[in-house]
Amino acid sequence: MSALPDALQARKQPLQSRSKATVDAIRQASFQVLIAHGLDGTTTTRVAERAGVSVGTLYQYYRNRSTMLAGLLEWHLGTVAGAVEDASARMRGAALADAADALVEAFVSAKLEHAEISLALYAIAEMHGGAELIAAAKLRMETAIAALLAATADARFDDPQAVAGVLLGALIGPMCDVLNAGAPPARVALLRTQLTLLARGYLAAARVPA
Amino acid sequence: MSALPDALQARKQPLQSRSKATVDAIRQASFQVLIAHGLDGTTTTRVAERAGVSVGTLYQYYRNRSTMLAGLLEWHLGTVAGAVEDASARMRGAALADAADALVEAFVSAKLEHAEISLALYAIAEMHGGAELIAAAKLRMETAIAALLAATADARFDDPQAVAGVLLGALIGPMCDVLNAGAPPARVALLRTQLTLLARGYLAAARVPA
Amino acid sequence: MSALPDALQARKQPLQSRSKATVDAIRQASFQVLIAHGLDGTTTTRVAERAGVSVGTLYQYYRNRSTMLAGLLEWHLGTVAGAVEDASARMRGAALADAADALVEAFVSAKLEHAEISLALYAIAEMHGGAELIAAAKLRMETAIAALLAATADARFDDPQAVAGVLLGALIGPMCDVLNAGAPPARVALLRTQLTLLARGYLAAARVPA
Amino acid sequence: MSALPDALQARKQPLQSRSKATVDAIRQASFQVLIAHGLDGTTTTRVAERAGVSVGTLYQYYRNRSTMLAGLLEWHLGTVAGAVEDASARMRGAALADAADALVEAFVSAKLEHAEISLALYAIAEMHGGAELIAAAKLRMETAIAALLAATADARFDDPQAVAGVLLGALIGPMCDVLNAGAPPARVALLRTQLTLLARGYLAAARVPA
DNA sequence: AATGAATGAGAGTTCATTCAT
DNA sequence: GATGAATGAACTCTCATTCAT
Repeated sequence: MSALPDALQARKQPLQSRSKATVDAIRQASFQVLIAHGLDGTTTTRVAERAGVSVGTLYQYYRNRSTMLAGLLEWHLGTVAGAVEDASARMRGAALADAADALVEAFVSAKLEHAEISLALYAIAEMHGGAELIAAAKLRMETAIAALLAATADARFDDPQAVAGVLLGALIGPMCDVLNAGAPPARVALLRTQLTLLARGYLAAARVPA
Repeated sequence: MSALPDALQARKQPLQSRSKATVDAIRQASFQVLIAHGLDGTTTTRVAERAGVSVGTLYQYYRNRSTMLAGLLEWHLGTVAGAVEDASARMRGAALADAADALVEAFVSAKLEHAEISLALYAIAEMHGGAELIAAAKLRMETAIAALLAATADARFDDPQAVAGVLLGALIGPMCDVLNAGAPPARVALLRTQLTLLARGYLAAARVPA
Repeated sequence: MSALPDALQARKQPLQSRSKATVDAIRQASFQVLIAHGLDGTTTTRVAERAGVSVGTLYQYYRNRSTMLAGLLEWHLGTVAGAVEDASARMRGAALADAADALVEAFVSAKLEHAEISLALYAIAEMHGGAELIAAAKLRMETAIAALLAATADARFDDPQAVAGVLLGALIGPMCDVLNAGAPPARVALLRTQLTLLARGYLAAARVPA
Repeated sequence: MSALPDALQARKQPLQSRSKATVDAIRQASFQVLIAHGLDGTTTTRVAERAGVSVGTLYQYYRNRSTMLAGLLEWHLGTVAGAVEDASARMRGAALADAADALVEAFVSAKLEHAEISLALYAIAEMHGGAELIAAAKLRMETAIAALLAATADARFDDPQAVAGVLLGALIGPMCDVLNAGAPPARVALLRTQLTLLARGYLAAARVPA
């Protein structure tokens, strides 16, 4: 029921447009089923049924159930990591406080955009192999943030990578809490302001004194 | 395979000494199996076997598999929450920075003491009912921290509970990363210093300006 | 779960008064549990608990679960058979129609007196060995009725035993239907009159023409 | 071990010829196992094994064990009820005595045709839901017989439905006894003549006097 | 390529029965 | 004699995966 696959690669590349459509349908179905029935309720038959294909077809595109689930996690992580990378690139050279604000905004928005999925995916993350996927995505974000910190207009850091890692982790924790609570608007607003304070405060404390 | 139990209560209280020993053996075995085989590998048979008892005996003390797993999570959360509450009580009236340091120290130490278990338990957290258990533990800690913030010698907060919640979440995130990485001493040391900076920085930024 | 026992004999005779009390308690408990939880819900533990003794004690009086259940069936069948035998003895020498009326009355009353139990016991009857118990009870009643038919004042029968058997069976069928329906008073009244007609009609048709 | 199913519906209709064969094999196997091992011995594994399919396949056609067993009962009841309905329709307008004879003949023959199965099925009848199935079948027969009584050439009844119900019950009782005894030819012959006398005698006694 | 019936290992759970205390 | 914790075989049911059509 858990354990991500030997090979996380899908079985065949969806080059043809029909294949592409099938794969997309399966992904969509997976998300819906995952959200509605939880990880253990996400059976291959149920996903196939929801996607309007047969189980056999599903297995034509994914080596096994784990591969399929891993695909979901990867897709989501890519989205969030991309958002953070974009923000980091955009703010290169800006003032520290502005960079912090932009990072928080980018991260929170990306997560909220796929709130339900994001929540459901935590279960997949616990599967064997999920940690690696997450670590990889975190590394992408960490590196982007570290570069931003190194290129900031008004501050210097001894170990930008470490600071970036801690900052990222610190944003994720409270974010999860809010998602778990169902992301009510009031809490989301509070989260944005507090995470901004957190990011600014931490970075100010961690920077090399001028 | 997931879903925490109808009744989280154990089936019978281990009053006799033999029973006590049996229950302890089962708990120990659960932890070992959980660490070694993951959540889905933590089958009732495997746990019973490891504990040196029969499945039937296991079911004499736990209504079902979920109850057993929930017991583990509860036990661990209780430990950590207790440590945070103790630290909060101890630092009441101290200066903000000192309080921050003590909190970080208490939290990190409590987690590290059961690093392996802590890591394995995240999977249980995804089970139906796990979130509630975690939310309850977090509330305990949040409340303790909020009380500490409200009673600090040199600072005031508009919404201590909210700040406490965010702070707690912000500590948990990076902590998990380090546990996931296997908690190598070097990263642990780095974590302590960075989390201290984080706590101090965030609290300084979130307090009502003097 | 089914199969009546190797030896239908209870393990020890309840000679002492304490033993007698225990056995009675167990019997009572069995009936209550059987009525409330059905045959498969009549577990030894449940019965013992209800009787206020331990499982071990239960096994001191009954070789096994089947023996215990068989005891219930035997007890009930004895009651009904006794009632039929009494009526048969009492009506010896009476007119055929009067004998028929008395038989119906005795049988219906005996069954209704333990309606709930009677119903619950049908399940036990299906167990291996139950058929024998029932056959034996039926033989007792059949023999009593046959004797009555042979000694009737105004009629003669070629094969009293066969007629007695069919008559008895014919009474049981509709009786069961009414018990299954919950024995509402209206249906019971209807049953009495119809069974009387049935018994009179059948016996009149089966007798050797004068 | 008992309790008939939530949904008595089979899981999928056997449309394809292979499926059809599988379902038939399962039904046959169920009957054989039920006869040979009794109700509690009729385990899903045993039936599957006997049918030459895997347990999984069995569960593809039946929601659960109860559904499967209920299917057997339903099938048998349908057969017998059909026979009685046919006879009733055929004898509409006949003389009372002839109608009685035909009913007895139809009922006895239908039961004897599946004597072994019939006997084994009584155990299923005790399961939760079994009573309903039987009640429904009885109602079908009762209604058919009542219609016959109402349309008889030479007799009238105050409450044909009630009389039909009692008559039916009265036929079932002795029939069961004979089946239980293994249906030896001599007893079967005796049964036919006696049940004929019974039906004629009862109906004659129950009719409105001319 | 697509289908979906068939597979079967293996999971959770129950409960009659025993026996050391 | 009484207890009740321990036993473990056996049961029902699921679901990832395959392969003949």
